[in-house]
Amino acid sequence: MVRTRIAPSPTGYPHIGTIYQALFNYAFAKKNNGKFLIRIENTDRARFVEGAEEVIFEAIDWFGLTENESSRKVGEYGPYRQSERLEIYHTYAQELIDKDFAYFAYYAKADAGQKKDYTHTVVEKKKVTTQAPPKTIAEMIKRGDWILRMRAPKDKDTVVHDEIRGEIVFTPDQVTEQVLVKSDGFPTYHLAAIVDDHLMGITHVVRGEEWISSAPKHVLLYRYFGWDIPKLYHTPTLRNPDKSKLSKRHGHTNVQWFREEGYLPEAILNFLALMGWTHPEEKEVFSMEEFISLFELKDIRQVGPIFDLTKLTWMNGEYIRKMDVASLVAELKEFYSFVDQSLESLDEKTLFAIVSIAQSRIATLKEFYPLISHFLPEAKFHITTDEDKKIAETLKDEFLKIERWNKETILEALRIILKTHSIRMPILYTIITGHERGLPLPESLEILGKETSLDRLNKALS
RNA sequence: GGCCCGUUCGUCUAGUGGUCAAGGACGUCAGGUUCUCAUCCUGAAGAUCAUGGGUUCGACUCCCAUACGGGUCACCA
Repeated sequence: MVRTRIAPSPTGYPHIGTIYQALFNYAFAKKNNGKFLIRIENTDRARFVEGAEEVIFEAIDWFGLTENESSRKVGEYGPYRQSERLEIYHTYAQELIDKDFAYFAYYAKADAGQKKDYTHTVVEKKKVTTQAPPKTIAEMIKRGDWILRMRAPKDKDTVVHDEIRGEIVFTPDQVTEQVLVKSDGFPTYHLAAIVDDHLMGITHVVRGEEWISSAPKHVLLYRYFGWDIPKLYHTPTLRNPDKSKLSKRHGHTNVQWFREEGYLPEAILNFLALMGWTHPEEKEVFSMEEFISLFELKDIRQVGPIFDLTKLTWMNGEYIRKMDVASLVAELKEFYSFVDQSLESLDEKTLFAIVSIAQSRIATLKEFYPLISHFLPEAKFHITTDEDKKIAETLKDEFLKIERWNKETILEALRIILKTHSIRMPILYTIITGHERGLPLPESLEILGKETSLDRLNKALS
Protein backbone atom coordinates (compact mmCIF):
# COMPACT_ATOMS: atom_id res chain seq x y z
CA MET A 1 0.00 0.00 0.00
CA VAL A 2 1.47 3.29 -1.12
CA ARG A 3 1.22 6.07 1.43
CA THR A 4 2.51 9.57 0.75
CA ARG A 5 2.30 12.80 2.65
CA ILE A 6 2.94 16.47 2.71
CA ALA A 7 3.96 18.03 5.97
CA PRO A 8 3.23 21.75 5.92
CA SER A 9 4.04 24.05 8.80
CA PRO A 10 1.38 26.47 9.91
CA THR A 11 3.70 29.46 9.78
CA GLY A 12 1.92 31.76 7.34
CA TYR A 13 -0.04 31.80 4.11
CA PRO A 14 -0.23 28.65 1.99
CA HIS A 15 2.74 28.56 -0.37
CA ILE A 16 2.51 27.53 -4.02
CA GLY A 17 5.52 25.31 -3.37
CA THR A 18 3.44 23.33 -0.90
CA ILE A 19 0.86 22.75 -3.62
CA TYR A 20 3.64 21.70 -5.98
CA GLN A 21 4.71 19.05 -3.48
CA ALA A 22 1.11 18.10 -2.76
CA LEU A 23 0.48 17.56 -6.46
CA PHE A 24 3.21 14.95 -6.83
CA ASN A 25 2.37 13.22 -3.59
CA TYR A 26 -1.34 13.21 -4.36
CA ALA A 27 -0.95 11.99 -7.93
CA PHE A 28 1.44 9.22 -6.99
CA ALA A 29 -0.81 7.97 -4.21
CA LYS A 30 -3.86 8.04 -6.47
CA LYS A 31 -2.06 6.26 -9.27
CA ASN A 32 -1.23 3.41 -6.94
CA ASN A 33 -4.55 3.29 -5.12
CA GLY A 34 -2.70 4.49 -2.07
CA LYS A 35 -3.35 7.12 0.55
CA PHE A 36 -2.26 10.73 0.64
CA LEU A 37 -1.98 12.36 4.04
CA ILE A 38 -1.41 15.79 5.43
CA ARG A 39 0.49 16.09 8.66
CA ILE A 40 0.74 19.40 10.40
CA GLU A 41 4.31 20.11 11.48
CA ASN A 42 3.87 22.65 14.20
CA THR A 43 6.82 21.88 16.43
CA ASP A 44 8.19 25.39 16.10
CA ARG A 45 6.18 27.35 18.59
CA ALA A 46 7.89 30.62 17.81
CA ARG A 47 6.83 30.63 14.17
CA PHE A 48 3.33 29.30 14.69
CA VAL A 49 0.62 31.45 13.14
CA GLU A 50 -2.94 31.24 14.36
CA GLY A 51 -5.33 30.15 11.64
CA ALA A 52 -2.62 29.07 9.23
CA GLU A 53 -3.69 25.44 9.40
CA GLU A 54 -7.22 26.27 8.29
CA VAL A 55 -5.90 28.27 5.37
CA ILE A 56 -3.74 25.35 4.25
CA PHE A 57 -6.78 23.11 4.07
CA GLU A 58 -8.75 25.80 2.30
CA ALA A 59 -6.06 25.84 -0.38
CA ILE A 60 -6.00 22.04 -0.58
CA ASP A 61 -9.76 22.04 -1.10
CA TRP A 62 -9.60 24.74 -3.74
CA PHE A 63 -7.15 22.66 -5.74
CA GLY A 64 -9.08 19.48 -5.08
CA LEU A 65 -6.02 17.69 -3.78
CA THR A 66 -8.13 16.04 -1.15
CA GLU A 67 -6.26 14.01 1.41
CA ASN A 68 -7.27 10.67 2.89
CA GLU A 69 -6.01 11.36 6.36
CA SER A 70 -5.11 14.54 8.21
CA SER A 71 -5.71 16.52 11.36
CA ARG A 72 -9.22 17.30 10.11
CA LYS A 73 -9.83 13.83 8.71
CA VAL A 74 -8.45 11.63 11.39
CA GLY A 75 -7.59 8.08 10.40
CA GLU A 76 -6.09 5.25 12.39
CA TYR A 77 -2.58 6.71 12.40
CA GLY A 78 -3.35 9.88 14.32
CA PRO A 79 -2.97 12.33 15.76
CA TYR A 80 -1.84 14.16 12.63
CA ARG A 81 -0.69 17.30 14.36
CA GLN A 82 2.80 17.04 15.76
CA SER A 83 2.11 19.13 18.82
CA GLU A 84 -0.26 16.36 19.90
CA ARG A 85 2.36 13.66 19.54
CA LEU A 86 4.93 14.89 22.05
CA GLU A 87 4.76 11.80 24.22
CA ILE A 88 5.39 9.59 21.22
CA TYR A 89 8.53 11.53 20.35
CA HIS A 90 9.71 11.40 23.94
CA THR A 91 9.31 7.64 24.02
CA TYR A 92 11.38 7.21 20.88
CA ALA A 93 13.91 9.78 22.00
CA GLN A 94 14.35 7.80 25.19
CA GLU A 95 14.90 4.67 23.13
CA LEU A 96 17.72 6.46 21.33
CA ILE A 97 19.20 7.55 24.66
CA ASP A 98 19.01 4.00 26.00
CA LYS A 99 20.79 2.69 22.92
CA ASP A 100 23.35 5.51 23.21
CA PHE A 101 22.45 6.92 19.81
CA ALA A 102 21.57 10.22 21.40
CA TYR A 103 22.95 12.25 24.28
CA PHE A 104 22.11 15.31 26.31
CA ALA A 105 24.11 18.43 25.58
CA TYR A 106 24.36 21.60 27.58
CA TYR A 107 23.46 24.86 25.92
CA ALA A 108 22.69 28.23 27.33
CA LYS A 109 19.31 29.50 26.15
CA ALA A 110 20.74 32.64 24.63
CA ASP A 111 22.14 30.78 21.63
CA ALA A 112 18.81 29.56 20.46
CA GLY A 113 17.78 30.31 16.93
CA GLN A 114 20.67 32.50 15.95
CA LYS A 115 21.69 32.49 12.33
CA LYS A 116 25.33 32.44 11.39
CA ASP A 117 27.44 34.07 8.74
CA TYR A 118 28.96 31.40 6.55
CA THR A 119 31.19 33.46 4.28
CA HIS A 120 34.02 32.04 6.31
CA THR A 121 34.35 28.69 7.95
CA VAL A 122 32.61 28.68 11.26
CA VAL A 123 33.83 26.77 14.24
CA GLU A 124 30.97 26.14 16.55
CA LYS A 125 31.73 26.90 20.16
CA LYS A 126 30.55 24.29 22.57
CA LYS A 127 29.26 25.38 25.91
CA VAL A 128 30.70 23.57 28.86
CA THR A 129 29.28 22.88 32.26
CA THR A 130 30.23 20.92 35.30
CA GLN A 131 26.66 19.82 35.85
CA ALA A 132 25.77 16.19 35.37
CA PRO A 133 23.51 15.70 32.34
CA PRO A 134 19.84 14.85 32.85
CA LYS A 135 18.78 11.23 32.71
CA THR A 136 15.43 11.57 31.00
CA ILE A 137 13.61 13.89 28.60
CA ALA A 138 11.34 14.96 31.42
CA GLU A 139 14.30 15.97 33.53
CA MET A 140 15.83 17.76 30.56
CA ILE A 141 12.74 19.87 30.05
CA LYS A 142 12.66 20.76 33.73
CA ARG A 143 16.27 21.92 33.70
CA GLY A 144 15.74 24.13 30.67
CA ASP A 145 19.24 24.55 29.30
CA TRP A 146 19.82 21.07 27.93
CA ILE A 147 18.99 19.61 24.55
CA LEU A 148 19.11 16.13 23.07
CA ARG A 149 21.47 15.52 20.18
CA MET A 150 21.84 12.48 17.99
CA ARG A 151 25.16 10.76 17.57
CA ALA A 152 26.72 10.55 14.13
CA PRO A 153 29.47 8.16 13.06
CA LYS A 154 32.94 9.74 12.99
CA ASP A 155 34.57 7.14 10.81
CA LYS A 156 31.96 6.05 8.28
CA ASP A 157 30.33 7.66 5.26
CA THR A 158 26.56 7.78 5.18
CA VAL A 159 24.91 6.93 1.89
CA VAL A 160 21.56 8.36 0.92
CA HIS A 161 19.73 6.65 -1.88
CA ASP A 162 17.67 9.15 -3.78
CA GLU A 163 15.35 7.60 -6.36
CA ILE A 164 15.79 10.54 -8.71
CA ARG A 165 19.49 11.29 -8.26
CA GLY A 166 20.95 7.95 -7.27
CA GLU A 167 23.38 7.45 -4.40
CA ILE A 168 24.71 10.46 -2.59
CA VAL A 169 27.63 9.90 -0.26
CA PHE A 170 28.17 12.06 2.79
CA THR A 171 31.43 12.02 4.69
CA PRO A 172 31.35 12.09 8.52
CA ASP A 173 32.16 15.80 8.76
CA GLN A 174 29.03 16.59 6.77
CA VAL A 175 26.73 14.79 9.12
CA THR A 176 26.45 16.86 12.25
CA GLU A 177 25.03 15.76 15.55
CA GLN A 178 21.61 17.16 14.92
CA VAL A 179 19.45 18.40 17.77
CA LEU A 180 16.59 15.96 18.22
CA VAL A 181 14.68 17.45 21.11
CA LYS A 182 14.75 21.14 21.93
CA SER A 183 15.02 22.41 25.47
CA ASP A 184 11.28 23.03 25.57
CA GLY A 185 10.67 19.34 24.94
CA PHE A 186 9.48 19.80 21.35
CA PRO A 187 11.19 17.62 18.79
CA THR A 188 12.94 19.11 15.78
CA TYR A 189 11.71 18.29 12.30
CA HIS A 190 14.31 15.56 11.97
CA LEU A 191 13.14 13.42 14.85
CA ALA A 192 9.46 14.13 14.43
CA ALA A 193 9.36 13.49 10.69
CA ILE A 194 11.20 10.17 10.91
CA VAL A 195 9.10 8.88 13.78
CA ASP A 196 5.88 10.01 12.13
CA ASP A 197 6.72 8.78 8.66
CA HIS A 198 7.45 5.38 10.12
CA LEU A 199 4.46 5.22 12.42
CA MET A 200 2.15 6.53 9.73
CA GLY A 201 3.38 3.93 7.28
CA ILE A 202 4.73 6.37 4.72
CA THR A 203 6.24 4.42 1.84
CA HIS A 204 7.45 7.23 -0.42
CA VAL A 205 8.83 10.50 0.85
CA VAL A 206 8.59 13.17 -1.83
CA ARG A 207 9.95 16.53 -0.73
CA GLY A 208 11.97 19.47 -1.95
CA GLU A 209 15.67 19.26 -2.69
CA GLU A 210 16.46 21.58 0.20
CA TRP A 211 16.22 18.43 2.31
CA ILE A 212 19.07 16.60 0.61
CA SER A 213 21.70 17.85 3.03
CA SER A 214 19.83 16.62 6.05
CA ALA A 215 18.85 13.32 4.47
CA PRO A 216 21.89 11.44 5.88
CA LYS A 217 20.76 12.30 9.40
CA HIS A 218 17.39 10.83 8.58
CA VAL A 219 18.98 7.70 7.17
CA LEU A 220 20.95 7.37 10.40
CA LEU A 221 17.85 7.72 12.52
CA TYR A 222 16.04 5.02 10.58
CA ARG A 223 19.02 2.78 11.12
CA TYR A 224 19.19 3.56 14.85
CA PHE A 225 15.56 2.60 15.22
CA GLY A 226 15.98 -0.44 12.99
CA TRP A 227 13.27 0.73 10.62
CA ASP A 228 12.95 0.38 6.86
CA ILE A 229 13.73 3.55 4.97
CA PRO A 230 10.92 4.77 2.72
CA LYS A 231 11.84 5.56 -0.86
CA LEU A 232 13.27 9.08 -1.02
CA TYR A 233 12.55 11.51 -3.86
CA HIS A 234 13.97 15.00 -3.78
CA THR A 235 12.14 17.21 -6.22
CA PRO A 236 13.53 20.42 -7.68
CA THR A 237 12.44 23.63 -6.06
CA LEU A 238 10.54 26.29 -7.94
CA ARG A 239 12.62 29.35 -8.76
CA ASN A 240 12.16 33.06 -9.13
CA PRO A 241 12.99 34.68 -12.49
CA ASP A 242 16.42 35.48 -11.00
CA LYS A 243 16.84 31.74 -10.34
CA SER A 244 16.79 31.97 -6.57
CA LYS A 245 14.45 29.75 -4.58
CA LEU A 246 10.88 30.91 -5.18
CA SER A 247 10.19 33.55 -2.61
CA LYS A 248 7.67 36.19 -1.78
CA ARG A 249 10.17 38.89 -2.47
CA HIS A 250 10.65 38.11 -6.16
CA GLY A 251 7.55 36.31 -7.25
CA HIS A 252 4.08 35.30 -6.33
CA THR A 253 4.06 32.48 -3.84
CA ASN A 254 0.81 32.89 -1.98
CA VAL A 255 -1.93 30.59 -3.19
CA GLN A 256 -4.43 33.27 -2.30
CA TRP A 257 -2.82 35.63 -4.80
CA PHE A 258 -3.42 33.25 -7.71
CA ARG A 259 -7.01 32.88 -6.67
CA GLU A 260 -7.55 36.62 -6.50
CA GLU A 261 -5.94 37.08 -9.90
CA GLY A 262 -8.51 34.78 -11.43
CA TYR A 263 -6.44 31.70 -12.12
CA LEU A 264 -8.21 28.36 -12.18
CA PRO A 265 -6.92 25.66 -9.85
CA GLU A 266 -6.96 23.07 -12.65
CA ALA A 267 -4.81 25.30 -14.83
CA ILE A 268 -2.32 25.97 -12.04
CA LEU A 269 -2.03 22.26 -11.33
CA ASN A 270 -1.53 21.48 -15.01
CA PHE A 271 1.12 24.16 -15.22
CA LEU A 272 2.84 22.93 -12.06
CA ALA A 273 2.87 19.39 -13.43
CA LEU A 274 4.86 20.71 -16.37
CA MET A 275 7.47 22.09 -14.02
CA GLY A 276 9.84 19.17 -13.92
CA TRP A 277 7.69 16.56 -15.59
CA THR A 278 6.85 15.99 -19.25
CA HIS A 279 3.89 14.22 -20.77
CA PRO A 280 5.09 11.17 -22.75
CA GLU A 281 3.62 12.66 -25.92
CA GLU A 282 4.78 16.11 -24.93
CA LYS A 283 1.20 17.27 -24.51
CA GLU A 284 0.95 20.53 -22.62
CA VAL A 285 -2.69 20.56 -21.63
CA PHE A 286 -4.01 17.48 -19.87
CA SER A 287 -6.43 16.60 -17.13
CA MET A 288 -5.63 15.51 -13.61
CA GLU A 289 -6.90 12.02 -14.45
CA GLU A 290 -4.51 11.81 -17.34
CA PHE A 291 -1.67 13.10 -15.20
CA ILE A 292 -2.36 10.55 -12.51
CA SER A 293 -2.37 7.68 -14.97
CA LEU A 294 0.87 8.74 -16.67
CA PHE A 295 2.87 10.19 -13.80
CA GLU A 296 5.94 8.43 -12.43
CA LEU A 297 7.96 9.88 -9.58
CA LYS A 298 11.22 8.75 -11.12
CA ASP A 299 10.56 10.88 -14.20
CA ILE A 300 10.78 14.12 -12.27
CA ARG A 301 13.60 16.29 -13.56
CA GLN A 302 16.35 17.46 -11.26
CA VAL A 303 16.60 21.06 -12.33
CA GLY A 304 14.75 23.80 -10.49
CA PRO A 305 12.41 25.40 -13.02
CA ILE A 306 11.64 29.09 -13.12
CA PHE A 307 8.01 29.79 -12.40
CA ASP A 308 6.87 31.68 -15.48
CA LEU A 309 3.64 33.58 -15.01
CA THR A 310 3.28 34.23 -18.75
CA LYS A 311 2.94 30.58 -19.58
CA LEU A 312 0.63 29.99 -16.66
CA THR A 313 -1.61 32.77 -17.96
CA TRP A 314 -1.68 31.13 -21.39
CA MET A 315 -2.52 27.81 -19.77
CA ASN A 316 -5.32 29.44 -17.82
CA GLY A 317 -6.72 30.86 -21.06
CA GLU A 318 -6.66 27.39 -22.57
CA TYR A 319 -8.74 26.11 -19.67
CA ILE A 320 -11.20 28.97 -19.92
CA ARG A 321 -11.64 28.43 -23.65
CA LYS A 322 -12.36 24.74 -23.42
CA MET A 323 -14.98 25.11 -20.70
CA ASP A 324 -18.63 25.04 -21.58
CA VAL A 325 -20.40 28.34 -21.05
CA ALA A 326 -22.43 27.20 -18.06
CA SER A 327 -19.31 26.10 -16.20
CA LEU A 328 -17.56 29.34 -17.01
CA VAL A 329 -20.53 31.34 -15.77
CA ALA A 330 -20.47 29.38 -12.54
CA GLU A 331 -16.73 29.84 -12.24
CA LEU A 332 -17.03 33.59 -12.80
CA LYS A 333 -19.80 33.94 -10.26
CA GLU A 334 -17.78 32.14 -7.67
CA PHE A 335 -14.71 34.19 -8.46
CA TYR A 336 -16.48 37.54 -8.25
CA SER A 337 -18.16 36.68 -5.01
CA PHE A 338 -14.74 35.61 -3.72
CA VAL A 339 -13.24 38.99 -4.57
CA ASP A 340 -16.36 40.83 -3.41
CA GLN A 341 -17.45 42.11 -6.77
CA SER A 342 -20.92 41.16 -7.87
CA LEU A 343 -22.27 40.15 -11.23
CA GLU A 344 -25.79 40.41 -9.90
CA SER A 345 -26.86 43.41 -11.96
CA LEU A 346 -26.93 41.12 -14.96
CA ASP A 347 -29.69 38.57 -15.38
CA GLU A 348 -28.83 34.96 -16.10
CA LYS A 349 -29.68 35.01 -19.78
CA THR A 350 -27.67 38.15 -20.43
CA LEU A 351 -24.76 36.81 -18.46
CA PHE A 352 -24.69 33.62 -20.54
CA ALA A 353 -24.74 35.63 -23.74
CA ILE A 354 -21.94 37.90 -22.56
CA VAL A 355 -19.82 35.06 -21.32
CA SER A 356 -20.07 33.24 -24.60
CA ILE A 357 -18.64 36.19 -26.50
CA ALA A 358 -16.08 36.95 -23.79
CA GLN A 359 -14.77 33.41 -23.44
CA SER A 360 -12.06 33.60 -26.10
CA ARG A 361 -11.04 37.04 -24.93
CA ILE A 362 -10.06 36.42 -21.33
CA ALA A 363 -7.07 34.56 -19.99
CA THR A 364 -8.00 34.98 -16.34
CA LEU A 365 -11.35 35.37 -14.62
CA LYS A 366 -10.28 38.77 -13.43
CA GLU A 367 -10.13 40.07 -17.00
CA PHE A 368 -13.85 39.54 -17.45
CA TYR A 369 -15.18 42.53 -15.56
CA PRO A 370 -13.23 45.28 -17.35
CA LEU A 371 -14.39 43.78 -20.63
CA ILE A 372 -18.09 44.00 -19.93
CA SER A 373 -18.46 47.51 -18.55
CA HIS A 374 -20.79 48.54 -21.38
CA PHE A 375 -23.32 45.97 -20.25
CA LEU A 376 -23.71 47.37 -16.78
CA PRO A 377 -26.93 49.29 -16.12
CA GLU A 378 -25.12 52.55 -15.46
CA ALA A 379 -23.15 52.44 -18.73
CA LYS A 380 -23.75 55.04 -21.41
CA PHE A 381 -22.68 56.06 -24.89
CA HIS A 382 -19.66 58.32 -25.13
CA ILE A 383 -20.21 61.39 -27.19
CA THR A 384 -17.58 64.06 -26.74
CA THR A 385 -17.22 65.91 -30.04
CA ASP A 386 -19.59 67.35 -32.63
CA GLU A 387 -18.43 64.66 -34.99
CA ASP A 388 -19.42 62.06 -32.42
CA LYS A 389 -22.82 63.62 -32.22
CA LYS A 390 -23.34 63.43 -35.95
CA ILE A 391 -22.33 59.79 -35.88
CA ALA A 392 -24.72 59.11 -33.05
CA GLU A 393 -27.56 60.67 -34.96
CA THR A 394 -26.96 58.48 -37.97
CA LEU A 395 -26.67 55.57 -35.60
CA LYS A 396 -30.07 56.38 -34.19
CA ASP A 397 -31.60 56.61 -37.67
CA GLU A 398 -30.16 53.31 -38.71
CA PHE A 399 -31.15 51.59 -35.49
CA LEU A 400 -34.70 52.79 -35.85
CA LYS A 401 -34.83 51.25 -39.31
CA ILE A 402 -33.92 47.81 -37.98
CA GLU A 403 -36.93 45.59 -37.61
CA ARG A 404 -35.33 42.36 -36.63
CA TRP A 405 -32.71 43.22 -34.04
CA ASN A 406 -29.88 40.74 -34.44
CA LYS A 407 -26.15 40.81 -34.98
CA GLU A 408 -26.43 40.59 -38.77
CA THR A 409 -28.83 43.53 -39.11
CA ILE A 410 -26.86 45.51 -36.56
CA LEU A 411 -23.61 44.84 -38.39
CA GLU A 412 -25.18 46.10 -41.56
CA ALA A 413 -26.24 49.29 -39.82
CA LEU A 414 -22.79 49.75 -38.36
CA ARG A 415 -21.21 49.29 -41.77
CA ILE A 416 -23.36 52.08 -43.12
CA ILE A 417 -22.18 54.37 -40.32
CA LEU A 418 -18.54 53.56 -40.98
CA LYS A 419 -19.02 54.29 -44.66
CA THR A 420 -21.10 57.46 -44.47
CA HIS A 421 -18.82 59.07 -41.89
CA SER A 422 -15.72 57.40 -43.32
CA ILE A 423 -14.46 56.47 -39.90
CA ARG A 424 -12.68 53.41 -38.63
CA MET A 425 -13.99 50.86 -36.19
CA PRO A 426 -12.20 52.03 -33.02
CA ILE A 427 -13.94 55.40 -33.21
CA LEU A 428 -17.37 53.87 -33.39
CA TYR A 429 -16.34 51.36 -30.81
CA THR A 430 -15.39 54.08 -28.38
CA ILE A 431 -18.66 55.93 -28.80
CA ILE A 432 -20.65 52.83 -27.96
CA THR A 433 -18.55 51.17 -25.29
CA GLY A 434 -16.13 53.75 -24.01
CA HIS A 435 -13.20 51.56 -25.02
CA GLU A 436 -11.26 51.34 -28.23
CA ARG A 437 -11.63 47.62 -28.43
CA GLY A 438 -13.17 44.64 -26.73
CA LEU A 439 -16.13 42.37 -27.23
CA PRO A 440 -17.64 42.28 -30.73
CA LEU A 441 -19.96 45.21 -31.29
CA PRO A 442 -22.92 43.65 -33.16
CA GLU A 443 -23.16 40.88 -30.59
CA SER A 444 -22.87 43.36 -27.75
CA LEU A 445 -25.64 45.53 -29.12
CA GLU A 446 -27.80 42.51 -29.80
CA ILE A 447 -27.45 41.45 -26.18
CA LEU A 448 -28.06 45.00 -24.99
CA GLY A 449 -31.31 45.11 -26.99
CA LYS A 450 -32.77 47.68 -29.33
CA GLU A 451 -34.65 49.47 -26.61
CA THR A 452 -31.67 49.95 -24.31
CA SER A 453 -29.43 50.91 -27.19
CA LEU A 454 -31.81 53.60 -28.39
CA ASP A 455 -32.42 54.71 -24.87
CA ARG A 456 -28.70 55.24 -24.30
CA LEU A 457 -28.42 57.03 -27.63
CA ASN A 458 -31.22 59.40 -26.75
CA LYS A 459 -29.72 60.14 -23.37
CA ALA A 460 -26.36 60.81 -24.93
CA LEU A 461 -27.83 63.08 -27.57
CA SER A 462 -30.00 65.17 -25.31
C1' G B 1 33.99 29.47 2.86
C1' G B 2 32.93 23.64 3.29
C1' C B 3 29.72 20.18 1.34
C1' C B 4 25.62 18.67 -1.82
C1' C B 5 22.66 19.15 -6.33
C1' G B 6 22.51 20.97 -11.11
C1' U B 7 23.88 23.41 -16.34
C1' U B 8 19.87 22.07 -24.15
C1' C B 9 16.43 28.52 -27.62
C1' G B 10 14.39 34.55 -23.11
C1' U B 11 11.14 30.67 -20.26
C1' C B 12 9.11 25.35 -19.70
C1' U B 13 11.23 21.26 -22.03
C1' A B 14 12.29 16.56 -25.85
C1' G B 15 16.65 13.97 -26.31
C1' U B 16 19.63 7.77 -22.38
C1' G B 17 26.27 6.90 -28.34
C1' G B 18 24.96 7.33 -34.81
C1' U B 19 17.90 8.76 -37.32
C1' C B 20 20.05 15.99 -34.01
C1' A B 21 24.38 20.94 -38.28
C1' A B 22 18.96 19.58 -31.93
C1' G B 23 12.21 18.65 -31.92
C1' G B 24 7.79 20.78 -29.27
C1' A B 25 5.25 24.58 -26.07
C1' C B 26 4.96 29.73 -24.03
C1' G B 27 6.56 34.44 -25.35
C1' U B 28 8.27 37.64 -29.61
C1' C B 29 7.83 39.09 -34.83
C1' A B 30 5.38 38.67 -39.78
C1' G B 31 1.11 37.14 -42.60
C1' G B 32 -4.06 35.03 -43.24
C1' U B 33 -9.31 34.87 -41.44
C1' U B 34 -12.24 39.19 -39.45
C1' C B 35 -16.95 44.52 -37.37
C1' U B 36 -12.38 46.38 -33.12
C1' C B 37 -9.89 43.04 -29.95
C1' A B 38 -9.27 38.11 -29.19
C1' U B 39 -9.78 33.03 -30.82
C1' C B 40 -8.20 30.11 -34.92
C1' C B 41 -4.59 29.08 -39.06
C1' U B 42 0.37 29.73 -41.50
C1' G B 43 5.32 31.18 -41.24
C1' A B 44 9.94 33.40 -39.13
C1' A B 45 13.66 34.62 -35.77
C1' G B 46 15.66 32.17 -31.50
C1' A B 47 20.39 26.91 -28.32
C1' U B 48 28.18 26.31 -31.93
C1' C B 49 23.50 21.39 -26.29
C1' A B 50 28.09 26.35 -20.06
C1' U B 51 33.64 25.92 -21.30
C1' G B 52 37.98 22.82 -21.86
C1' G B 53 39.96 18.08 -21.97
C1' G B 54 39.41 12.89 -22.52
C1' U B 55 36.90 7.75 -23.86
C1' U B 56 34.94 6.11 -28.76
C1' C B 57 35.00 4.80 -35.66
C1' G B 58 31.29 8.36 -33.73
C1' A B 59 29.03 12.36 -27.93
C1' C B 60 23.91 16.81 -26.32
C1' U B 61 24.17 11.80 -24.59
C1' C B 62 29.88 8.33 -20.86
C1' C B 63 34.36 10.23 -17.69
C1' C B 64 37.37 14.35 -15.60
C1' A B 65 38.46 19.46 -14.72
C1' U B 66 36.98 24.58 -14.79
C1' A B 67 33.17 28.25 -14.79
C1' C B 68 28.41 29.52 -13.49
C1' G B 69 23.67 28.78 -10.85
C1' G B 70 20.94 26.80 -6.79
C1' G B 71 20.59 24.43 -2.00
C1' U B 72 22.48 23.60 2.80
C1' C B 73 25.70 24.28 7.02
C1' A B 74 19.43 26.78 13.39
C1' C B 75 16.96 24.43 20.07
C1' C B 76 13.08 26.58 11.32
C1' A B 77 10.59 23.45 8.69
